[in-house]
Amino acid sequence: MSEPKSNFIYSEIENDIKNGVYEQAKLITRFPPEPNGYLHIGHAKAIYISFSVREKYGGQTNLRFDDTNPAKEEQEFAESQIEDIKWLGYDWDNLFYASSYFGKMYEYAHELIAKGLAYIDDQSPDEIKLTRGSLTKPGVPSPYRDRSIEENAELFTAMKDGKFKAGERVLRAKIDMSSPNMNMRDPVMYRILHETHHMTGDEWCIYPMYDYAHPIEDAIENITHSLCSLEYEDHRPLYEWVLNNLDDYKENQPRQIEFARLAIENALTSKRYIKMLVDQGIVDGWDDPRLFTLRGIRRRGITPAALRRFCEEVGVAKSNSIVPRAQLDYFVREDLQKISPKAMAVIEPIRLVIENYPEGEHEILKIANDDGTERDVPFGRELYIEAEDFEIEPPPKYRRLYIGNEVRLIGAYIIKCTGYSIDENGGMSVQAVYDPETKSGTGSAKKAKGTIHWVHAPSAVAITTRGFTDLYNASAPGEGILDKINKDSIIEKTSYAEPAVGATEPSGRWQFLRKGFYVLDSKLSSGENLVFNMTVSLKSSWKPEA
RNA sequence: AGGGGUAUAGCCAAGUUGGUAAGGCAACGGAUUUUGAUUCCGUCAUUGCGUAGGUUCGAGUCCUGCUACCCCUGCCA
Repeated sequence: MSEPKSNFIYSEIENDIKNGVYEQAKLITRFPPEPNGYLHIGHAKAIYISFSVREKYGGQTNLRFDDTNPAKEEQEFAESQIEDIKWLGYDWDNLFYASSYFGKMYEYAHELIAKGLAYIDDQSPDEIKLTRGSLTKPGVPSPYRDRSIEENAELFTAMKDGKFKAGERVLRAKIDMSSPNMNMRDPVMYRILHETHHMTGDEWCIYPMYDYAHPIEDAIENITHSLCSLEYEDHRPLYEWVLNNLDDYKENQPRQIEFARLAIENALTSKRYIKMLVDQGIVDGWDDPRLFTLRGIRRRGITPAALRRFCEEVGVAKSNSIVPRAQLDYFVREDLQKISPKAMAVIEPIRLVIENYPEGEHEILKIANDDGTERDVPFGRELYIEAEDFEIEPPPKYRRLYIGNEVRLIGAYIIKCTGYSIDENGGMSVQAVYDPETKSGTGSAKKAKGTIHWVHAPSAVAITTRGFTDLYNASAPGEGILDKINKDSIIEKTSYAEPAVGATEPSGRWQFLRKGFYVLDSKLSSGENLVFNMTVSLKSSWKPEA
């Protein structure tokens, strides 16, 4: 793995090391997902960032499930997240659950109460909302704000003991109702939730809020740099407030640093929308290849190595930016180029008959692979070629097949197109003659301007290829996400590939000449046909309209 | 009585004490080629770093004013 590209987070960390705030050997970061859904490509960047600190400086990186809200979390999600992170190629030093600190957090809450820094509020959610003020107006203090320390402690214990219903009481930090930072206007730190937690069961009926729990989680685990996304910048003062007011953590506090999330052009990464698509059956699950969930792009054929390279090159900064798809595609191609064997496959076939090739005969051609080896490819009178490789009326600069033009069949002969016919079903058939003297590898001096791929019709393996149009992110105001979704965005075609492809293993990837990289669909593979998902098209500098 | 952020090429993005604008994507040339792919070479910010001023021998980097965009009023994370 190459040296990670520099970014402002590394600069901050290096300054901290230089200033003696932290020792390099003790650097600890964490990736703290809430187990409430499947991970998507945006998480890949967050994972990359935290783990890259360990790659660059040593130290540790932990995986921690931020499971403080049992109403939304499930063990199933935690397990899927574990699988996805492993798939990405990362292995954590420790696996933690925030829920295992509930006891500690409860004690710390009593500490804050004892210090007069937290109080029980009896107001309803609506009352709290109304009295919080607005962006330009200060909030008004709760009538319960000045309860005695003793009463607060008793009430908090009663909350924990299940004496109240959800929503009846809440523990609030006593900070500043007129702070310009809304997060500091006496934020709620504990709420009552009579829910069964996927880890702690029914042990608790009060659960800590993120803003209270997260700094404690980080501090307990000796995190040195708590890396999170930009929307938490406003929460940092509260993060620090919590730790500054707990005797255990006055020293050696973790430091929160925020970065901009990854946004890819037209990629839908909102958990809410993805869930909607799954629930309404518009996609066939969280791993639908049109989705940008990690499982979706995995099924599409994008590799972990490509994703990591992509994250690295895209960089880490604080400005909200949108990366074009071409940038992701480039790294996918770069990786696939190295690992995918090449083969010929005709995605949208038309027939080609070589009229001067003896009927009933065929031959086995040796075609060179990239690694210097050769593979056997049958050749004969009847072939399939790509529909787009023949034009009745060729556009300007077209190099491929049209009547009278010569073209090389990859690894075989130069042929000349003599005519075409269309049968009653609309099926196109092209006729040509070949020049036996031009066999590849025999040193023939004859050149053809174009080169096209082909498969021998009688021995080709039938495959089903599946391309898809993308699901678009509906961010335009007034436009519902569902309006922009094309339910029929998967297009399946019957295609033909050379026999080598038929021997492919599940999850194998192939580069189909001039058509792109295809991956065997590991989920939908069925029957006698192999099913391929289109992953990334090759670059093409030729445009018909030019 | 709002607060917190961000602004460097078409798109990302380096640039840490002020010293004369990295890298990647895209694009465009050219070489090789049994894929219009790959690979390989080359080009791509010169009164320029959102804008208007200021300090300085010298500013993307420091100062002041302005503008644009993003985030914040969950008992979500």
